[in-house]
Amino acid sequence: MKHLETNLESEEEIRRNILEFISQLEGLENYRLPQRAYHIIRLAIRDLILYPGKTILEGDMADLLQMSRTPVREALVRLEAEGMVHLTPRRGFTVEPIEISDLREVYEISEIMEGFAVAKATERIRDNEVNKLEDIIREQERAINKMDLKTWSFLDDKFHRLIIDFAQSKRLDTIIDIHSDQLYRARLYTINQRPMPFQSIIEHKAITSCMRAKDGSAARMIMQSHRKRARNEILRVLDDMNNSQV
Amino acid sequence: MKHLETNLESEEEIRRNILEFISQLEGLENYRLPQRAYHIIRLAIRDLILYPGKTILEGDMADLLQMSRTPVREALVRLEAEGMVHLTPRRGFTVEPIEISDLREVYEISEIMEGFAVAKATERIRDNEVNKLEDIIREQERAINKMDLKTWSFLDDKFHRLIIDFAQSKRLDTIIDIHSDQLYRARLYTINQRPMPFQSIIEHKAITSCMRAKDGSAARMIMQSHRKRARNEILRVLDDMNNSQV
DNA sequence: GTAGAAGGGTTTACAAGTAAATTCCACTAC
DNA sequence: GTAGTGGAATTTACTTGTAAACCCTTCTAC
Repeated sequence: MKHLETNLESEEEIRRNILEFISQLEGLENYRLPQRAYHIIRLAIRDLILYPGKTILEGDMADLLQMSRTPVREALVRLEAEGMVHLTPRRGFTVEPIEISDLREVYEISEIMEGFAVAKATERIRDNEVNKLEDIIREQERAINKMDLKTWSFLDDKFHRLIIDFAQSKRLDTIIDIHSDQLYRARLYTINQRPMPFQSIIEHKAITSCMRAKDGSAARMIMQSHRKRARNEILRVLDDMNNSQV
Repeated sequence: MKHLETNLESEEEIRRNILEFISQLEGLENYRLPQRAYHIIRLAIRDLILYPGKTILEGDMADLLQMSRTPVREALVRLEAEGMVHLTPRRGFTVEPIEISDLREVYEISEIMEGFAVAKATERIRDNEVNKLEDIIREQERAINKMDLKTWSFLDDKFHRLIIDFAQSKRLDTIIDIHSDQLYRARLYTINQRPMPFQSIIEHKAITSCMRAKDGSAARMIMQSHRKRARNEILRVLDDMNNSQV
């Protein structure tokens, strides 16, 4: 009974969170309905509002987003192709769980692709673009000083994505986009169990100074070890969380 | 007038080709309708039956596949997420054109990811699995002797995919899957303008012998130069085709 | 107390219908 | 001959409806 009640309450909380989300998002009116649904659901999954394992009912989501079931389904199909949700035939969509084995693969791929991307970006980056990266690092430092890890995580994502942006490769962009979402989610999930990310900031600084010095292969090496370190840290924490849960 | 007629004829030809396709495919009955549509359309694009730039009308495709528009649209949305087709709002879906700049990106990514995959596969591959790869190479030799380039191309794809399979990484698999389709299409598109692929066979043999010798980093290097050579060859041919077209 | 069957309720899978946008063609004006 | 306008036809974007599958509960038999 009690259990049922808490479920209902958290259901209501999800509703409220998503509605708040929608009101914060701008420029959504210009989008077609399936696009709108896609962005909202994706962000909700990223931010753990739609938590791992949660089943998403087409009808409920349609009511929430004030549209019919078809555009919602279209959005979910796209999200399935991207690996954010999983469709079991005749049983509907569930948010992809955070699995250690999968995350290991995601990190491996990010490591290689972002290493490549940073080398590519270094070739064509201009000084004022490096400045933008350094701006983000400064913001990250401010966030850490305020102990605001959620903002730090958001900025970490922004930093990495901006580098990919500078590499100017559409294909690279979409691949890393998809994988970044998984990393973001895992970071958020383990956020309170991990040490303060001082080391991460140091590595970001090292990467940008290599980029400014036009040393692509050094930037690549640092990026790869940066990802490798983060991977070990997060996977270890996840392992601990799993073990203590049982 | 003449022009219109040929268009109608080729329209009819596409219909026939796709229908023939469906009759060849097995196990399709077990699939749900959107899955069925997805696989058929994807294969038709791969085989250039639905040629680059062709617009796909939901209604026509639905008639052809004997289903309603809804599952067809769902399949097309998935294909759009994978970059096989492109959706222009209110104007419908078109088959993604073969663009040199895009192909360059695809090759770059394949080079890196397959290099990584072959190293990973080498770690865990067993002797009887290497045998399977060598079987494919022998088949390729037979195909070349018969001047059967279409079969060669099909086997080339099979060889590369099998290596990815042995790497046992789901994420790697889906990424390469998507990019392989583009490579396959480009290979088919330029098939008659390219020299006989003797060099390719030699490289395949070198890769497998490295794998058997458990030398992952050598396998990786050869794989990367293998892809690099193929890229240069195909991009040059495509350039020539574009120039002579004008 | 447990296994199994029945049945009601929920949810997906697919179909079909409608409105709005866009294309295409013909006609007119200059 | 070309540019511009009007309108019919096509096609998408979205809504809604329905049947079949699945889940969950309850009841019954042992």
